Amino acid sequence: MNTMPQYRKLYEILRRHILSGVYEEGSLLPSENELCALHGLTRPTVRQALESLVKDGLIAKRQGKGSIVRKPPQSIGILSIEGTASAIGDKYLKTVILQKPVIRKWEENFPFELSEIERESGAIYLERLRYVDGKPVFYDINHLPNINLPRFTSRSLENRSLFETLRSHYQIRINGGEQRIQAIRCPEDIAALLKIKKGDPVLYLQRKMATNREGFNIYSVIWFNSASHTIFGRF
Amino acid sequence: MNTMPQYRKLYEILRRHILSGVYEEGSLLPSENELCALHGLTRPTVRQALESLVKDGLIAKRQGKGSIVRKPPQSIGILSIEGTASAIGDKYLKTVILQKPVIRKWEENFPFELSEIERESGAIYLERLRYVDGKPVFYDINHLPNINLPRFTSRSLENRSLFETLRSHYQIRINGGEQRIQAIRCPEDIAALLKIKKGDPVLYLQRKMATNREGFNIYSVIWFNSASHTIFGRF
DNA sequence: TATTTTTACTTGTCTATACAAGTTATAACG
DNA sequence: CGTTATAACTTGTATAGACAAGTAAAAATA
Repeated sequence: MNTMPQYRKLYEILRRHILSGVYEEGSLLPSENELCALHGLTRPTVRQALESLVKDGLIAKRQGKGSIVRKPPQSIGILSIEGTASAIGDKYLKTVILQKPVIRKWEENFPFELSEIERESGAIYLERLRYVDGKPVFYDINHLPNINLPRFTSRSLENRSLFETLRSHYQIRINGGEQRIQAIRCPEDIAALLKIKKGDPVLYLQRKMATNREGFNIYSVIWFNSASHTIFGRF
Repeated sequence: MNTMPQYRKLYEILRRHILSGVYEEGSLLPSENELCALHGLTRPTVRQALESLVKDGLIAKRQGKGSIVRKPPQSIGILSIEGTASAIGDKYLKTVILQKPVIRKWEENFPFELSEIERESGAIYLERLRYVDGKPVFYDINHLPNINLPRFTSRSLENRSLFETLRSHYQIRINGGEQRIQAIRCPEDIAALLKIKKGDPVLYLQRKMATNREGFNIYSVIWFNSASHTIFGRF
């Protein structure tokens, strides 16, 4: 079956605890030695788990002090979003599927290089419009290779995010990727979706996300209205 | 003095070797055990060095195979840039200092939160215009706290990048940060610098970079013409 | 010859331990 | 009381070794 390494199990536990508010923002996580005792692990293993949390921006470590819990960034899938209005609180997030997942061939001039197995298997294609605070914020087109994803095209992605579905049903998780970012004038059809004017500046992202499955990459193209919301990132 | 940890020394060595072309793109780095023997270290230490290289995108690791050397992304400071024209080769990079480093007070409504010590020390301020392939690509405004940087305001930053100067003269290196990204219409004064039309879409970045010096953060605001070049990033 | 098995290598995960270095509260001291 | 040492924590760095799991070439087999 799916035997997760120990450090990842601990990571998942701590991540869930932080996100669900077990630890308050600014408070300290149990020390590494305490976590060792609690979970029956040694310090290098615990540190490996904490490292992933640092990478996620969920904790910040300070030598001599401890691991400080940070406010998790508001995120949709792999995008972190910040409202320009300072009133944050609980955001109202919504996803509308404009094109349900369908299987089709990869386009001829697909903007990323594809491996042979990806090209042979065909692509699962879907389009979504994402709302924050009731307003449309970005529109995305997604391609993923049609490799070993039983019943995927019939799954509902309205409530759960694409990545959450891949994570929970197929044990696929993103472990990195690359992206190109540009500012462009919004084309007419997309402007209509985002309820902005044709020609208004929008963020245009092309991203390739690598997963824990070798050769299984997810490709997304995103048009993002950054007038009302901002893309926020850590590096 | 400056006693660098072993894993960082090895990282610096390998980084220099990769960037200077000792290892060809696609070739394999010496195996972890070989690196252990070569440098008199143990595997966890070597792995710690390799981890940083993975984070930089300079190598990709494959279990059972080895560490594959990747083409380093073209970067200016901490920005990776990709030409829209496929002709890459050796780029002609140039920096023009529009405002030499000067010491001044932090602005009242500075867009980031400042620590007390940062606010008290005042800011070093500089403006630059950066050229790629002979064309102006982005304009940036930088603020860094005036803490223990002897003779900084009289240094030339034309040839060496700001980060390279901080790295080599003051042992300050960036180890992370956060940024906000927006697409905006270019204001008139900046459009003139970038040789584009007022109102053309540009990328607008606000970033805060943390360093190895506790409480020493660098703040940049960037206007980037993404029509001719693209911001490229790994995550 | 073509296929399968073995072998030797690679990175991935994990244990156990030690000391260095930074932080903070307590205890000792003037 | 205020200041300085001390002690008890914390994370950072490093050693030494073990086994698991993936890759690829060599060896054995059909």
